[in-house]
Amino acid sequence: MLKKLNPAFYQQTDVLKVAHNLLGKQLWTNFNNVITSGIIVEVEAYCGATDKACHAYPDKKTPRTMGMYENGGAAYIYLIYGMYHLFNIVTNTNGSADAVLIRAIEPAVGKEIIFKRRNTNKRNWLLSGGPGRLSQALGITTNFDGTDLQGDTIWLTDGVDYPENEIMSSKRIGVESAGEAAHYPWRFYIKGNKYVSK
DNA sequence: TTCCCGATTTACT
DNA sequence: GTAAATCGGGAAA
Repeated sequence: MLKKLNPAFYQQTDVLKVAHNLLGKQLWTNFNNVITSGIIVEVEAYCGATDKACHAYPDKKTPRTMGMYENGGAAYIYLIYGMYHLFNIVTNTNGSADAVLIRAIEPAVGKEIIFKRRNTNKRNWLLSGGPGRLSQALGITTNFDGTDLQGDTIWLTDGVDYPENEIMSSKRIGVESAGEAAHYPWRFYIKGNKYVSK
């Protein structure tokens, strides 16, 4: 069995670096002994205290955001638009509210289960490209907010080593109202991968 | 307690 | 192209 990524990986202080390094990693879920996984191909970094696009800005401590202030290595999952569960990974150490949003995966294990969850047989990016779609594909819901990624429910391992010249960056998606912060190039993705948002 | 609106997706015209 | 779906967080009252 592949080794899980260490707490030390998640607790690096530079959230941009962690986001970048998460590309190519493999995200696994095991719910009721049903296992699925995918390779991470698109992410966005959110830098709590100083990032207007982050829920925790400006250093806002509420029941929802408290999880982001914990030590890196847990899940931060929340409901958006009343129907989609968005999966983030908490990074950095206690006191900072940094997190990385996983925006797209390429299905790897349990594809038939993923087709069933997504109610489609289409072998295209609609299967697991997009933060709401990938959560549905892996069966992730807000019930698992705060889950420790060292456990056996949701975890990450090494996956694919993409060469540096296939890793691209751009401004984040869906955060136009965040003013200046909307322009930061904090989105990272794999060049040419069909699951990456258009 | 009331009210507004979002780190999206899908189904329409 | 636009609009609907649908609900909890957070701010104001």
